[in-house]
Amino acid sequence: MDYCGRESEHARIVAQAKENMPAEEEIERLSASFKAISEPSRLRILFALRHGEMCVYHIVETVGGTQSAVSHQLRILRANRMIKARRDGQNIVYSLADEHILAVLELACAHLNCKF
Amino acid sequence: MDYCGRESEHARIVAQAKENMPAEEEIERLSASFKAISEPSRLRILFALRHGEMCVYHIVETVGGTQSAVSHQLRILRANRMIKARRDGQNIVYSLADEHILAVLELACAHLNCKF
DNA sequence: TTAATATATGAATAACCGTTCATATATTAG
DNA sequence: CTAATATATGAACGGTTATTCATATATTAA
Repeated sequence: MDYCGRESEHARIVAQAKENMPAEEEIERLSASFKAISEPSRLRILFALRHGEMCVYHIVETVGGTQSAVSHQLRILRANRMIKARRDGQNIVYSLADEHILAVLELACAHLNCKF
Repeated sequence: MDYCGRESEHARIVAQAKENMPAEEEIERLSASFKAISEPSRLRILFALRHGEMCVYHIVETVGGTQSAVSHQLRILRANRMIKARRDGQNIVYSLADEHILAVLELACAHLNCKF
């Protein structure tokens, strides 16, 4: 069928697109990663951690909300390797996992014409 | 209070973090943007459009699912300026909105050690 | 104009997800 | 050991969201 009158041109694009479509597993991992950084509360945590590592109570103080809610959010961020944790005595100290995190936030801000 | 025994050091970080926390409105816009690209079906559409503009039926053919579902997804991607649309006769032809989109996908793949 | 094609959209349902509350675990102090 | 502090976690509730189904709109052909 010729859906749009330019089948010959588009057929090639469809074929290329199908051939280069990431595997289901990679799509799922990408999806999970973007989901992890797509909630306002989790974004605030990431922005907070730009300035250095912090223990949970300081994160709570910075971003607001209850300790429990923040802890749940930290869990999701950590499960998706957006942040890393290390124990320091009684505290767990969190920090950004790698340089990609800030880079993605900056690109997104560029897309939105945000200054931050 | 001294929650973690390094109040002097952390107080500065908390203050900086609060001071540089993006405004609520910017957090919301970032959140919406990441949400838009965080669903598997929408990610597939973005990956599909890497290879050139496509009309709806070709997108459906490439990514699967029903025409209605794809159309709803296109709407969300467009509302968040991930893709743009133009009419070409009977068809609406979609393409990626700007260069940031692919750049973000590539960064995310780097984060996940994905090849795509 | 009428019929056909391409795309969009409103409503409804089901699955998903963030928060809260209560409680559990882990570390340190006494 | 016990008490206190810091953090994590399970269950439940409420809100959000992706999909489906039916239908609407817009363009072209006849």
